[in-house]
Amino acid sequence: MKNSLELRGRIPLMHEAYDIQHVQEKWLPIWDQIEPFKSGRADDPRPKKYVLDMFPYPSGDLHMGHAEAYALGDVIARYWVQKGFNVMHPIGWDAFGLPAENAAIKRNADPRAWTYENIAVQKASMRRFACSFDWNRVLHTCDPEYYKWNQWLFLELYKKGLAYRKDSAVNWCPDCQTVLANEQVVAGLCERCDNAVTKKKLNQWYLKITDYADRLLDDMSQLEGQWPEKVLMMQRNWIGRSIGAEVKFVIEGRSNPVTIYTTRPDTLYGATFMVVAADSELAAELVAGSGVEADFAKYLDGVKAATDIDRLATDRPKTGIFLNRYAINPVNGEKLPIWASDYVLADYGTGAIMAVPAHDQRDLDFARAMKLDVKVVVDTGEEDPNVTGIATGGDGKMINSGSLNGLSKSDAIAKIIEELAAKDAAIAAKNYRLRDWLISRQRFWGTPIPIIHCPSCGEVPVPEDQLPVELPDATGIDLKPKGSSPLGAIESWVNVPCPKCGAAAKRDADTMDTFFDSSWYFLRYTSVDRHDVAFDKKAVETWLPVDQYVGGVTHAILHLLYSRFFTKVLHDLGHLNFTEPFTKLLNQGMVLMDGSAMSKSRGNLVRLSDELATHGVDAIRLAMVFAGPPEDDVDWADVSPSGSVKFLNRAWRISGDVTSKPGVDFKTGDLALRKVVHKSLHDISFAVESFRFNVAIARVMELVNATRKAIDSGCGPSDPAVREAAEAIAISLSLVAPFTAEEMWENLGHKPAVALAGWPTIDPALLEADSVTAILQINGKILERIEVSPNISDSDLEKLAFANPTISQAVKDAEIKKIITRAPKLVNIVL
RNA sequence: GCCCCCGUAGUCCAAUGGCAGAGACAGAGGACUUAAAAUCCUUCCAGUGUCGGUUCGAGUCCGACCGGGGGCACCA
Repeated sequence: MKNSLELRGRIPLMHEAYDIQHVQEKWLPIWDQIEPFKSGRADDPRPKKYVLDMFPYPSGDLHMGHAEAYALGDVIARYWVQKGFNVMHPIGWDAFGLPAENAAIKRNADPRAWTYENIAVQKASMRRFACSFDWNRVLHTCDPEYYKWNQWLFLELYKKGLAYRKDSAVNWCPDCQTVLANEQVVAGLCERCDNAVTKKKLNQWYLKITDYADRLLDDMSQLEGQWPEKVLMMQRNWIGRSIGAEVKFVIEGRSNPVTIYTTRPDTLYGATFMVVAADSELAAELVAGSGVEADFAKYLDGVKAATDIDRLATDRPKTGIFLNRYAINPVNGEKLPIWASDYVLADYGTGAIMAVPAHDQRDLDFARAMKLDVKVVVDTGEEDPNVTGIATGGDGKMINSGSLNGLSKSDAIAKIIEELAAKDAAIAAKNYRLRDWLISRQRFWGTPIPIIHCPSCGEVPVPEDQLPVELPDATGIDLKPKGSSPLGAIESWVNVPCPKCGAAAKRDADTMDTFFDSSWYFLRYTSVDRHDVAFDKKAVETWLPVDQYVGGVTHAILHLLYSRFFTKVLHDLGHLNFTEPFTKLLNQGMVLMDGSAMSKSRGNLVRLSDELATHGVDAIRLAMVFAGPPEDDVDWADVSPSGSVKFLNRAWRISGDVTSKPGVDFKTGDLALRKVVHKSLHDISFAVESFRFNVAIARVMELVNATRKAIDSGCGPSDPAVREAAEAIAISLSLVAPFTAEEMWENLGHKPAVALAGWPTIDPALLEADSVTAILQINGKILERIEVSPNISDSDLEKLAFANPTISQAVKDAEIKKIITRAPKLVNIVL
């Protein structure tokens, strides 16, 4: 045979594979010249797509997690480029933060050097990793050029009353020697260093994210189906809206009533005592003159000494102290003893509750510990909580509740609020678990807060024309954490005249939480060349919202919630014409080794640079993307990079086998192979667009297998369909294995870049199968399979079924109850 | 304690309610080779965690349970 003779001549009997390292070195400079991923040319007629990867923190070189994240983001960005979109796919660095500062302390140097060195290392690695970033849109949050706009934004928030200072017991990490936002405390531990977080009373800056709680919740309807359900759930839980009522209780011997918050006003008749948070101002006020001040002070000391870890213990016994005061239940005038306890939180609701032990487990635990009354007011059909010690929290019929008797929970809630509202004793109310965002940090390496404290004028914003307030050089300055910002010790920096009155004043020495930086960086990419504005309104309106955001689920409630908040604020300030920043979100999983997160101390660290040196960039990218669904964790122990190398070589060899010339008319090619090509392209598109990249690659593998077969034992290497297949393989592979794809593209006689080749047009006529297998069932059991036309009608298929000997034999004279026909797939005859 | 997600070959994973297997890893065998590697071909392996329900038909939908993972956690 001519084909096999040709083959023997062409393929050396020895192993044939391309030199991975050589190919990588070969194409990088060529791509640098072509810049296939430069976006936003003014004359670009293509429709836009904004594909965004979460920007990295520059701590050392890229690791396996980066490799996965950027491989996935790249598939999406490169796909849309192939589909003819003007894709913006930028990258930058989230460059402020503690690791740089800690490294600087260790080296007794300025954090800048360490930061920019690492950025350079990562940038070089990203280039070698063939990330399709637009290198003309880079930003670093630690550049004064960037953080100037943090300060501008802060002042915008300040002007709107959305940035404010208050005294509060804040989360304090004794190890990092700085305060933490609520979101940065994970199970009572600091998210950075895993040390137990304590409380400290400080005056700090907050952003009023709670003003946006309802919109942050309600606008999630726009994200439904576009964001992972898991992230939406986490944000919902985090915001934690609850609906209930505020009820006023008159206090004996106090002129003003105390307001409590409850979600169960229906159980008001069951209230048997009141509890106030031991660490609240209300408790301190109520205890004054009660005669139990000393006991209370002792109890409070114990409460303050407890860490969050102690508080989190689930089996912690209830403690508290009777304040020797009484409240009057507004529904029946009963006298309720007032207790102070640490099971009531000072900063949720009003810091005071009515206790209904029969229907709330915590209240019941407390009542049993303190021998207080338990009064059942809802008949749920369950056993008496007095006996069981289990509170009955469910719905039922109201009893012992005056005018509410016989009502259901929801009816009783509505009725009692109405009754009490008429007496000005209650009002429907909402509460949130979400707290305002504490942004002050007592550290050096961050954005200085642009406020000057003047002894006579108070807080004075730094005038806009004096922005940025730049960080001084840290060389020779003690950056060691000591509970107050190192900036405060730099006399030449901190002492300034008041912008208002000119008197001696001091700069605010704290810096901003670095999450401030990342809450709007996606806007800045559109305008990195603009020095007069944070972002160009028109450019932002062109590119935003981000069409596709890719990043780790670790940011589900921190970065993603803050970014949504900033977007809404900027919208309200008239800077944006949209309210949600990220239309679609993909959360990739983590890269594990032997079932657990990689770490040096655990001894299971896989170094990305080693893997790249052994298997090459393409194989690692392919292995990451093929390992499974992107949102699942990848266990590197289950992954076979050498299998990827094998496949890429197999694909690459096909490009060398093709003997037809570029531009040959595919229509004259082998029909069977052409159908496989078009079906594959169609399936690959569909899989990529639905984030099933592993499936997309499986389809490419099938196409490679089919083409191999066609070359070796089918239509042969000169058939135009083989070229069509090889080109489809190269273009498909360009999403995940750019070096191999470019090499194939060149082998096929084309000029670079394959990234810009364009997704082949799919011929719908070629998507139709010649025949499909229909299954013939009796009572749901498969008896026969027949080949039929894909366009067969239900009735024709039924006729064929009854004509089938096996079926007619099975049916015989039996009574047919039902025939279910789904042409062209099956006929099911129910006897 | 409350909420959410997931259980398919030895492994990683596919399968608009319609033939459980697309793809791969590992294993076995064969061709080629003096041999090995590489390459090519062939092949073994589960009835979908358990029990029940809905349906002509369930891996897929519903309920309970078991197992694994995650989120929140004294939020009134």
